[in-house]
Amino acid sequence: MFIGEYNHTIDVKGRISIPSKFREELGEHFIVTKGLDNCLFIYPMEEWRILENKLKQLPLTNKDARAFVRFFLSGASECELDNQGRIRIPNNIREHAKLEKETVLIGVGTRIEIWSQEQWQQYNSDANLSYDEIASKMAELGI
Amino acid sequence: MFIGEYNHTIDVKGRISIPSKFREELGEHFIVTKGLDNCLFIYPMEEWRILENKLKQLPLTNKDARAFVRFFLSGASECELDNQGRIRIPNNIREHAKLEKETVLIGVGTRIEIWSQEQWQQYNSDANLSYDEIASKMAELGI
DNA sequence: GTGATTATATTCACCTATAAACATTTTCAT
DNA sequence: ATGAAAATGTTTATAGGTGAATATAATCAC
Repeated sequence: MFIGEYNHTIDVKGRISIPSKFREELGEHFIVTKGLDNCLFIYPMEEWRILENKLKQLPLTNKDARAFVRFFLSGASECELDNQGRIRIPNNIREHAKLEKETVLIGVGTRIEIWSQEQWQQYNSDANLSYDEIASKMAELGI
Repeated sequence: MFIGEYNHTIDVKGRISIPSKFREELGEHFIVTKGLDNCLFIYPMEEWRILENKLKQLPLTNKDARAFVRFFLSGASECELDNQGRIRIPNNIREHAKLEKETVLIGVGTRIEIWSQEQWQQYNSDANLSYDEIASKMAELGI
C-alpha cells in the first residue's frame, strides 16, 4: 500500500526523485501514465498488468471505452529508477499534469500519483470534499 | 479499549511520545491519519487492514471515490514507536491538526486521537454539550 | 514522606534523502 | 564529421529524519 504525501522538485532536466518510502514497493521497473484529474499515475508492474487486463476487456465497440483505453495506453511509459532514485518524466505526460518545478507525490493505495503543487492545492481547496461528505463516506465504509 | 486523556508536547523534530498506557494495545506498527474535526486518528494495524481492503474496492472511475481515497490515503502514515516510545508526525498531517507544541492525546475506544491543545479546548467549549444533551443522546443510542 | 522506578521532555550528534550544480555521454541535424 | 541539444551520470551541500544521552517530572512501593 502506498500512503503519504511528499513535496519534491523537478530538476532542470525534467527528473524527479521518488520518495524513498515508495521505492521498495515500486520495484525496479514500473509504469508512468496519464492519470485522471490532471495528475500522473505510477503503477508497479504487477498492478499495471491487472489494469491492462481490465482495459482489454472493455468493448471495442463502445466509443467511451475506446477513448479511455487510448488515454491510458498512449500516455504510458515504462520507467526505471536511476541510481539516485530518480525518474525522467516524458514531456508529453509532463504537460498533461502541468508539472513545472514544485510537485507533490501522494500514495493512493495501489498507485502513486504525481501532481503539480498548484494543482494539488487547488484540487484540495475546491471543497469537492466537505467534512460532511468525508464523514458520511467513512460511515458507509464502517470506519 | 483506549481510554483517558494525556497532555504531551511535540519536540523540535516533530516527534511526540505516545502515552505508555496506550503502547501495549497499539503494538509495534500502526497508522496515523487525518481525522475528522481537525484531529488525527491512530489506528492499530488490524483495523487498518480492514479499511485498506474496503478502499481498494472503490471504483477508479468514480470521481467522489477518487477524492475520498486521495484524502484518506495521502493523509495516512505508518508509524513505529522508537525505543523511547515516540513517533514522528509527518508535516502534512501535522498541519491538518494544527499541531504546534502542546497536544492532547485521547483514547476513544478503538482508536486514539491527537489534538492540539488549543483545538481541543475550543472543541470542548464550542460543543458545550450539556449533561442533559449527552444524557438524551445516550438514550437515543440505547445506552 | 522517602527513595526507587518509570515516564516524559529536551538536547545533542549522526546519518540519509533530497536538491542543486556540474560533468559526461548520446542523439540528431546539418 | 561537427556542434548543439538532450539525456544520463556524478559530486557536493544541506535539511530533515533518526537514534542516543541526559535532565526533569511523575508515579509507585514501602
